[in-house]
Amino acid sequence: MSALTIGEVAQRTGAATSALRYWEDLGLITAVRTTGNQRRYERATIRRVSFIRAAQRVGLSLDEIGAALATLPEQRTPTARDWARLSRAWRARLDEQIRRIEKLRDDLDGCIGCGCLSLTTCALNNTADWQADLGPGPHKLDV
Amino acid sequence: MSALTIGEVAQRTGAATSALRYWEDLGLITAVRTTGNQRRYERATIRRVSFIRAAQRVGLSLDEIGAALATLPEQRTPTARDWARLSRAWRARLDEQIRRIEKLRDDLDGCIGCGCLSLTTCALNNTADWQADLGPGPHKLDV
DNA sequence: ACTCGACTTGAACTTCACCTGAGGTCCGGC
DNA sequence: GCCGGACCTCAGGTGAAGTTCAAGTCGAGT
Repeated sequence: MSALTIGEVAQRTGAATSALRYWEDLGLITAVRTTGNQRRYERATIRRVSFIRAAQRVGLSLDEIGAALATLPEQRTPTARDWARLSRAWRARLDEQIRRIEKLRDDLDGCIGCGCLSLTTCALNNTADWQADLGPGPHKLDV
Repeated sequence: MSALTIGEVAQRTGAATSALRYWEDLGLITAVRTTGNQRRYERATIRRVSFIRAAQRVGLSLDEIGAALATLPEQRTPTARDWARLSRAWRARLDEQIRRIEKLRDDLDGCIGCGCLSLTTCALNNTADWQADLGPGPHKLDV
């Protein structure tokens, strides 16, 4: 009753089973195996998976999420206090994100709105070096 | 004096030349060719490129940006008023984005903070159907 | 004992937004 | 006339975050 199958975890969290296996490969979650090699998850995994999904929606990469999860205690099931600590660290990130979008919005009102987008003094234009040297691959648009 | 090379556009906008060629492939920008087959851009292209880059920072995909640009008049150089119209539509998007992050932040304070993440009544958990059927490939985290 | 859905693995494929490199051409200046 | 830097095309690579498929195995219920 306490050991959940991958299908159950998927259903309760909304994550695809393929995603759960992928996250296990990355070390974000763990599972024990039955004699027949099937995964069985602890109940606490549901909370962990929910955290991962919520974090993704905030724009964090799995790498960053993994780093955050690594700060949880390994030997015992994380308590509400443990999660609260992560949540506090996170709040700052969300606030920062909001701040950046607000700035962009305000720049826009006074800048694109007036059609000045091509002037060298334009606040939007003067971010020319933005994302200048990130190498190949898609770049995280972490707004 | 009025026809810009790709290098000039790159320098003035901060976009890489490879990106400019790519955007041309996608139909986001256009160029005329010299007898020697080199691209020459109108001055107005700089504004267009600036718009693309600013839009990316807001989290829009090139697809969406293309759709927005398609509403600009083709026969004449877009006026400040044309750009202002795009900007207005955009502002709503930014406001919505801010609203969503704020909601997540507030849910977090009362939800992960209290450790309730596993309850079925949890606001974060009840988004289980989020991103449920988007097919393969990475999914845009448009926060 | 049998069935059938849920599970297993690994490899290959997908999307997005480009970047890199090879091999060649153009063109402004001396 | 020649040099070098800027340009051209096209093929293939890159990274994240998975999905899809094939071929097989498990395990709960009848």
